[in-house]
Amino acid sequence: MTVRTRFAPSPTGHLHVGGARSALFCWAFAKRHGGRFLLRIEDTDQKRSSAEAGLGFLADLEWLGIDWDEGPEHDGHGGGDSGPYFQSKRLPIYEEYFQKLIESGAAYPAFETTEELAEARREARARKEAYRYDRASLSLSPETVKQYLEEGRPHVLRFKVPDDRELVVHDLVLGDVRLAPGELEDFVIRKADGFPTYHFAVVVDDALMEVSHVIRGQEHLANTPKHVLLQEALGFPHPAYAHVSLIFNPDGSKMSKRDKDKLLRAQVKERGIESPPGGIDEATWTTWLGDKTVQLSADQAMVLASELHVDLPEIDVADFQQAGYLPDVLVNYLALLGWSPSDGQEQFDQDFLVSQFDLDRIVKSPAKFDRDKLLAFNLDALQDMSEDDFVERFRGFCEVHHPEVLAHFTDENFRRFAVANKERSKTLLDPIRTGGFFLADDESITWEAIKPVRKALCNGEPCGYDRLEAILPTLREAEDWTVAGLESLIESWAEAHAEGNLGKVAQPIRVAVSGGPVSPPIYDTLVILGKDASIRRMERCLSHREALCPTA
RNA sequence: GACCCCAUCGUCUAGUCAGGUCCAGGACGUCAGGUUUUCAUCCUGAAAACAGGGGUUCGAAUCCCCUUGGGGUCGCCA
Repeated sequence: MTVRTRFAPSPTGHLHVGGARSALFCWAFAKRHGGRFLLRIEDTDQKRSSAEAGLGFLADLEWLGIDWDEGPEHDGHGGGDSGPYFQSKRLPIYEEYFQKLIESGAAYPAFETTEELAEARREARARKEAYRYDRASLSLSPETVKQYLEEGRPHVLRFKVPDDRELVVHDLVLGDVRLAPGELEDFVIRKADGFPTYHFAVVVDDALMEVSHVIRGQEHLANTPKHVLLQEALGFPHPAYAHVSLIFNPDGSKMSKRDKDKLLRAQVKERGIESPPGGIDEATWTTWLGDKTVQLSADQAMVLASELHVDLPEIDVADFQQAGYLPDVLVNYLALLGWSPSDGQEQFDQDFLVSQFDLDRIVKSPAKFDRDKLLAFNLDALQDMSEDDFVERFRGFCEVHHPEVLAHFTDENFRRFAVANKERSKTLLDPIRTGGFFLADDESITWEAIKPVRKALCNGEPCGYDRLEAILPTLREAEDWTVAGLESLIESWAEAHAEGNLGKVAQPIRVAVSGGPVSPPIYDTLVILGKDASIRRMERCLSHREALCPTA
């Protein structure tokens, strides 16, 4: 049997890490078995599917290196003979199967309104009972039904669930899952607007697209008996099922896009901030603060986060991309969430994943997303790169996310900047985050009187300021402003004036030119900055001596 | 609330299906040392788990039951 798997997201913006992992497992499984991986867009909700919600996840999948053999056409991927791959374009197909079920008596029209059902559910809840549809419309006389239909009454189609037998789902990771007779209600398969519900569309499409293995999140487990029933009624074979557990935040809550807003809201309240930052208007701000279900746009959230100096939690694949993670590392880490290779290897590439992946090594229990471990993997991957590779990766990252960095440097200096930062970068964003002083104007550098700054500049006898003042003339006269030139210059100066203790000289210089205690190796830093800027910054720092080191 | 799923270090997991080689292994994190012109690395070492209770068995992390805890579903959302 040919293996065919599919990932079937609804078109709601970006790809979530949970979805990415499902897609990855489907992809790896198909590849492992020489099968095909398809992508299908589940856009049967007319209320939600909008053009601007978009197909952003196609780019996310592509970035991760998860390519699809069949599906929407995008950048050379997709196409295929089992299309269309958008469910909204398959309505006539579904209609054909609806008719089959109506004719066989397996489906029937139901005329209750949404409000009536909501009321019934409320009542059942008040009585502390589980609500199941009472089949009221099933007991309508044929004449009444006929009359209602002729009147054009709005109605849905419900599937008549056989209630005389136990339902079993054979799951490749969970084993057999059983459901007692009568637990399932007659669920809706066609909405009043004529669109199929998820349950119906998924069954028809999986069958028609000859999907052999359905690998998806465990939130679908409870739905699967419905699908099995539908397959039987329609005469379709059952695909093999594999339900993988969910991914959670470290605190055990479900990883959700709302987490970003949750964090921001908490920060805003904690600090008692009342007015919105630029980019967010007053009205948006007020409703957002007052309503927990309202989300800021990605841009607005970023503005606010940078205003508050907090890091937003990464939730979507795009967040990790922007935060400077490597796609191969994310894929590696995601694969490890719920799966592990038999030899225990933890860091691997996609070829290895494909060669090793199988469903029988998937774990049943849910996993918490550990950003520290991801970060450690990203660091390892970055450090393992050659300088050239790193420079190119970093350049690519800047092109997309930080063109201002590229614009600031000459090619030669960009390379120097990248290489100098490589060894302490955990992400591609780190050089930019910790190297802001490189990009800043000489006149805008400030020195905060924090402990490490004061230590470098004010403490000791002679103190850093004394040494800075002493070495400045030497630096002014330096002709060979290169790493080698500065190295011999500063080291011999340290030899002569600081008992050979390089730190006593380097750290004051570092603080002076960067404004803080952290920078790449000092010679690299000075060369990237250039002589003029370095000298100017040291002079300015010197002029702030009184403010930083008040003489008591 | 009903139904379903799950349960090994703080976290991800190996080991569970085929009970003994497991006083439980690895990784991330943590802690303690060391290297380093800062930070980050890097090196060495340490602490750290079979949720609880009953069985079955010569023997249980592994099999069974109960309890507890966590999660999912219960939509004309997917």
